[in-house]
Amino acid sequence: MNAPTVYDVAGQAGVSIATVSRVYRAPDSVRAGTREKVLEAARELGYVPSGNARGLASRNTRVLGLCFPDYADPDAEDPDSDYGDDAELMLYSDEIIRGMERAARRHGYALLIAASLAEGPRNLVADVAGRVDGFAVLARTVPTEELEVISRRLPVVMLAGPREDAALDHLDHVEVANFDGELALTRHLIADHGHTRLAFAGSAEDSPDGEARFRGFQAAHLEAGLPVPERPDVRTGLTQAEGERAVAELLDREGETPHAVAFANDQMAVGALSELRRRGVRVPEDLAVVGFDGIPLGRLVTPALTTVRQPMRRLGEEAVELLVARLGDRGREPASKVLPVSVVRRSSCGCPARDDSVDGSGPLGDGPVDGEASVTQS
Amino acid sequence: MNAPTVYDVAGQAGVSIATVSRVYRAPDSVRAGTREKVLEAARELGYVPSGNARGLASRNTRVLGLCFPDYADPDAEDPDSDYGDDAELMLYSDEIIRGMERAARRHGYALLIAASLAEGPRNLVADVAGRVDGFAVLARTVPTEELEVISRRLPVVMLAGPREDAALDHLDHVEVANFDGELALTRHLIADHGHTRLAFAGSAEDSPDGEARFRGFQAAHLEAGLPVPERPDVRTGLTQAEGERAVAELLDREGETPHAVAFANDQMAVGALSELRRRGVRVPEDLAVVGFDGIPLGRLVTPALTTVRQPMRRLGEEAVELLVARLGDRGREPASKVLPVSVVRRSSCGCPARDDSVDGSGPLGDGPVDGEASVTQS
DNA sequence: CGCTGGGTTGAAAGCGCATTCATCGTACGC
DNA sequence: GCGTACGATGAATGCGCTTTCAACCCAGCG
Repeated sequence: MNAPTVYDVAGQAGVSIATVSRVYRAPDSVRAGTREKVLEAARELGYVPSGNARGLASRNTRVLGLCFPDYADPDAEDPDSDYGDDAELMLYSDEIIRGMERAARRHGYALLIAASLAEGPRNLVADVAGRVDGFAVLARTVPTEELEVISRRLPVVMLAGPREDAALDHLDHVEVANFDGELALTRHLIADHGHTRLAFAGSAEDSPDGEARFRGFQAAHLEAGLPVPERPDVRTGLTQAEGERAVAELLDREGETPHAVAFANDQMAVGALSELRRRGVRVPEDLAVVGFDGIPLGRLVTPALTTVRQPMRRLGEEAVELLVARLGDRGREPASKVLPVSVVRRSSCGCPARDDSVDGSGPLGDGPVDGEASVTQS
Repeated sequence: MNAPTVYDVAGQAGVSIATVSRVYRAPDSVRAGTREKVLEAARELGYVPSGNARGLASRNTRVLGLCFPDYADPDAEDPDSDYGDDAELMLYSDEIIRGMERAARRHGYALLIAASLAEGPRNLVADVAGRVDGFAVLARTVPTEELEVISRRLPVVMLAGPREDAALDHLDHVEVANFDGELALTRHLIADHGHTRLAFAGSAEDSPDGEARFRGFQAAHLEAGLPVPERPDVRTGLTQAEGERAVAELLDREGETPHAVAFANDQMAVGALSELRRRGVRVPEDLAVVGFDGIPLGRLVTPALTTVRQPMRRLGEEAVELLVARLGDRGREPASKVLPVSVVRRSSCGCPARDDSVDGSGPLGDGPVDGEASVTQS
């Protein structure tokens, strides 16, 4: 009653288990007649090769992994929430998953995914690590120390995190041009809209992405001859709720209020939009708002959010390429890819609103071309 | 230079491999002092337990799988396409993946995903099947015959496909209330908007979902005392491009043109919207259009698409529950869950347009509550 | 007609871990 | 103080498959 094994098939077909194995691993090395006998027996018995056994014997799994934090906004989990529908909008990690799955499949690998809650990642990662030939990790999903140990044994590529940690600089990295993207975005705010009093709503200091974006923000000031801010004007979490909080704090603060706010990501910016609306602050007239990420939700809100679009799917694809390359040559130099981003000008920064409706060419007026400027890391 | 194994750790810690194993599988059965020694050695060596070996020895993988077709609209793959951005919108399978991942994690499983192209699914499924303890399959992703063989050896749940195939009726199923959803939707068209000349744009006959929806369409006619259509007025593929084709065929056909068209899914309906716009046909004045699925894109188009929303994430969650349940009791009766759907009234059917902009409560006016009616399979 | 070599197939040795079963102490009970 | 039972640990076996290495078969050649 147990699942049939090579032995069963071999017995049934009147051959040795080696031959059964060959039928699956190297069909051409088995005579056609024999092969048919084996295949027939396998079909009859309902034989499915054990991935575990195969993996054990051949010392590889043909599976790639992805560990990502469970980013879901808790709000979005609540079906009664106003944000209910946002959950349907594709988030960061979904895109990466898609990209990795495609690329992995192309290379003959399957994809194992595991989101990690704040709680017990220790177990999670080791678990994943033990099952795959290599895997990608979204930055800060896994404690450095643990990654260090694991990466000694199998290829790991870090996603969306700069090579900051010395202990991890032997890892391959894929990231987007955070610095240049925010630089271009801020430059747009300054040069095209004439803003001089800008604020930056950042995330925790240990968010490499956020920090890089802030540096781009600084650089734009430097470039324009404006006083360079030393640090983000406010720091909060990366959710919509936190974005509301951030903008509230900014506005309630005494002193001059800014004329434009750059948020560390789109979710925060979207949250801020709600809060601003609630307060009667007009966007972009009273305050310009920009985000970063290019989540679909950004186009649905009013005003539509100006942002920087990241090629998230490509992030996943590149991760797989790096993994495969390293699997092929363990000794190669650590690689680091920086993917180009593009500024998406919509109305929240003061750019003219564009028609988001059906037109002659497609259902969406917001084509990928106009209003964008591609930017590559220098 | 090979990855360290239990033997290495055991040697380093001065214990037997059995003890090392116990430290990981049943920590409490090892004295605290010993445990620490082992853990220390493991850390030092960079030991990561081999999932393959563990799986082989314990006869289970703690991994659940998901096989789905690669639904992506080929158009969406073309970065120059007008649909470029649609790719960012969450598609059917992404939601299922999310749902399954969550539920699987809750039960201590990882998730292995594999999309299958039209080409070599044979290999794919066997590959997945050999690596997991059980898996879910989107209907029609895998040939019946193959599924039949595999499902004899491990739990398989069929997603979004009715239990039509006798060879597969021992499988657990999860589906949505296609019939009742389309019934409610069509009823809305007839009763609330007074339509009497409706058309149905269906998909291939072997699409169980599409057929069930059509039967709901028929039922609404029957209920209203209208002549019951024998078959869909047109059948095409499920993509946007095919939707354009379908509506074109419908309009070019001689005889009376319908006043409302129900499409088998949202993607087709969205495509139709483009074609109608191109032809100068006003929606909903000249022709009402409704879809099915509730994809986010449906809300972005103009006019916003009236549709039936499926709880796709729950589909994934329920699949895992069923899998886990069967893993716990192989002998249980085949279960079949039907998830409720809800009609989402937007403007493409003639319902008043609703404000999709920021309001006091959230960035989206299209809350999950108003304009919907929940429907459960009878 | 014996020999050689290529093409097939079989025997056997692991792969790294879980899991009995046996062993060894040792705390306890009488 | 001795037997007992229980807790902790080790030895050994096997999970199902891949992979040499060797054996074998037969065609072709000298």
